[in-house]
Amino acid sequence: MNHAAGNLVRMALGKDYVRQDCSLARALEVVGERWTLLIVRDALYGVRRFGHFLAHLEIPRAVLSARLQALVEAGVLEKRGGDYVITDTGRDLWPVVHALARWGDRNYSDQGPCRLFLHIPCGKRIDADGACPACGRVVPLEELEMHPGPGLDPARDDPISVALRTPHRLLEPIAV
Amino acid sequence: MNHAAGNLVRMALGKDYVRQDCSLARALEVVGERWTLLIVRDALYGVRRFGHFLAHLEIPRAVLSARLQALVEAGVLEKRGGDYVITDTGRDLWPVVHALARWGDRNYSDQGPCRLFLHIPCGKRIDADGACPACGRVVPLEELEMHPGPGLDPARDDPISVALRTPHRLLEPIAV
DNA sequence: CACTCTAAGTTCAATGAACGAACTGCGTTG
DNA sequence: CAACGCAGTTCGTTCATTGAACTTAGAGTG
Repeated sequence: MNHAAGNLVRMALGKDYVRQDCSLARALEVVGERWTLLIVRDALYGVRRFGHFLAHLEIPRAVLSARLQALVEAGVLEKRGGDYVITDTGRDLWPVVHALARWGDRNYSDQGPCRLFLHIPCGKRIDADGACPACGRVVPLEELEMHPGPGLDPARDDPISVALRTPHRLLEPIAV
Repeated sequence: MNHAAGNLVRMALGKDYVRQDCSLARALEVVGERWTLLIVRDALYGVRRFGHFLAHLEIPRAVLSARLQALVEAGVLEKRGGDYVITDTGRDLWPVVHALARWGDRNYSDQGPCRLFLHIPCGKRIDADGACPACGRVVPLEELEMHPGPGLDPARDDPISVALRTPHRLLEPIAV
């Protein structure tokens, strides 16, 4: 156990979820609130600054502030100077984020996936399980490169959306 | 695309999430609200009746009613008589539920996992990726048997919690 | 048929969270 | 010092959640 979920004061869902005899409930205490998983996703994509999350997610400032604090307290993010950097615990959420996004693709997207993830050594798209079809194994986050997919909305022209459309490694801080 | 997320009227998160150029946002429109993923989890465990969800989750009736309706509209559940049965789209969420629960186990649980999932033919616990260490492949939901784990709270004695403590296959309707 | 019991679902007032706009604090730059 | 941009707080409004009470529908019984 890396971090004490019980220490999270003022967690919205805490009181009710704690009763649930399942680790899923504990996980949802941390990443189950509105906006939280989208923040984690952006952090995995390399977003690190308050203003960048703000611009890209169009989230109210107060809520973003609260969520970032909660994620730092939970050990998912770490504050380094003015940057919010994802921790190992946070990186561990990649399979969840990826699986959920692929589920969204499969079931609720006309246009196909919004983003493609390539295994850098092999150049192949990873499959729904996060495995590379060429080398057969589940690919670690660091070996993935993100490319824009057909479902991506080209109309979004804020600097962060543009930066996230240019292919780059996951976790790599985005070029402003 | 199986189901039109756009048809979901009165979805709480819809208006804001739709803008997000990511399939994750679309997925969260469906399963991102409070309680929703716990309902899906229970449905995967074999819970089917309104009153059973109610007793096991200790969720307000009004919220449960709203969530079940939304999940039916989204094609995650299907209403068969008085039962809410998980669909193929819903079963597809198993990797997400499992990955998130394992993440909760690893990072926020003292006692170890609450539930163990065994690959029935092999009898081995599946790993964090959902693969069986014996046969090496990712195990389909239907071949999994759920057993209570060390982290499970033995104090919960409502009929559903008791039924979910006796080993049984996933998706198999629980014995009341 | 009336009577009752139960499970499913709605309504409602009170509470709490999210929202967006305005404001504060602060370190830089001109 | 003034002006600026970024980070974060405050605040009134709006919206969702909550728990309790209530309604509806169906099944079983005398």
